Amino acid sequence: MPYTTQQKLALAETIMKAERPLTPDEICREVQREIPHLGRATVYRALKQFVAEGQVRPVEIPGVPTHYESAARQHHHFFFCHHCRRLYNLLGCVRGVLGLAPKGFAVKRHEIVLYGDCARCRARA
Amino acid sequence: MPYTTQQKLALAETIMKAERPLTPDEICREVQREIPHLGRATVYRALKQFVAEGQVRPVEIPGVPTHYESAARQHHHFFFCHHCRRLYNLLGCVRGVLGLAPKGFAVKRHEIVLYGDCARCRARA
DNA sequence: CCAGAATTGATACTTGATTATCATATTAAG
DNA sequence: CTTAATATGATAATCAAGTATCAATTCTGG
Repeated sequence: MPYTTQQKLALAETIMKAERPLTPDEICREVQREIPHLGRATVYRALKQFVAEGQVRPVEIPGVPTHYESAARQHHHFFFCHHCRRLYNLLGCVRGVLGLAPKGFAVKRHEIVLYGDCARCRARA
Repeated sequence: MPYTTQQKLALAETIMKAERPLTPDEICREVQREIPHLGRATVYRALKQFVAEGQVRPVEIPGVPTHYESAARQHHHFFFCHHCRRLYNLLGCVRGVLGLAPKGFAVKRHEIVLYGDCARCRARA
């Protein structure tokens, strides 16, 4: 059975406290402020464990590495900024999404991703 | 300036006639029924040209290679079947998608993808 | 038809994300 | 504490998608 280590505790805390989904590298850099010698492999191993346990959820967006967020968050979608390449959480969903499926198709999951420029990047430009 | 070749003509025709977005390999295998010695590199080069010209549009879905479809199709979204791993076109969109963006965010594009089992795979199971 | 410009196809290479390896270090149970 | 089980970290290996290379072939304008 898995051991509880300082690395995993710090990694889990960083993910749970984040206000947006993070990439493995973002998580690694953040935790390295506390554990400077933290290695990439440890991050990937911990992420795999967390996802298997159901406490963390992968967020896959084309063209960027998989991001990870707390699985405790309620259903929501994402905004990807082309400038800063950051992934923002959106609140809520929209009605009628499942109605797009043709008859006989069983929908298990859906994703909505908006692309554009975030407020911060717009202000800078 | 680009030459018009048998390969490009056949590739464009296959993409334009397809009822769903295709991967480079799917396109290659299809056109090889007409041009058996067609190489993968040629497919990728033609796709790049078609996209640059605006006649073909890439469709990016996490976890599967980029698919391509005619840019002439009107705005629509997709259904990805976990069993046959095929990408289906859906008709239309839903109201209120852009309203998910926070104030100050400029939305340029959006994607909706449904995941599940298609009618054909459900019937087989 | 001809010559130069562009394309093709086979294959090697690149790229970026993720995984395996393995010696060393940490953890937990008794 | 002790020790067996597990984790870590540095780095090499993998893997798949896409790109570069280059000799041979195909286009196109005149």
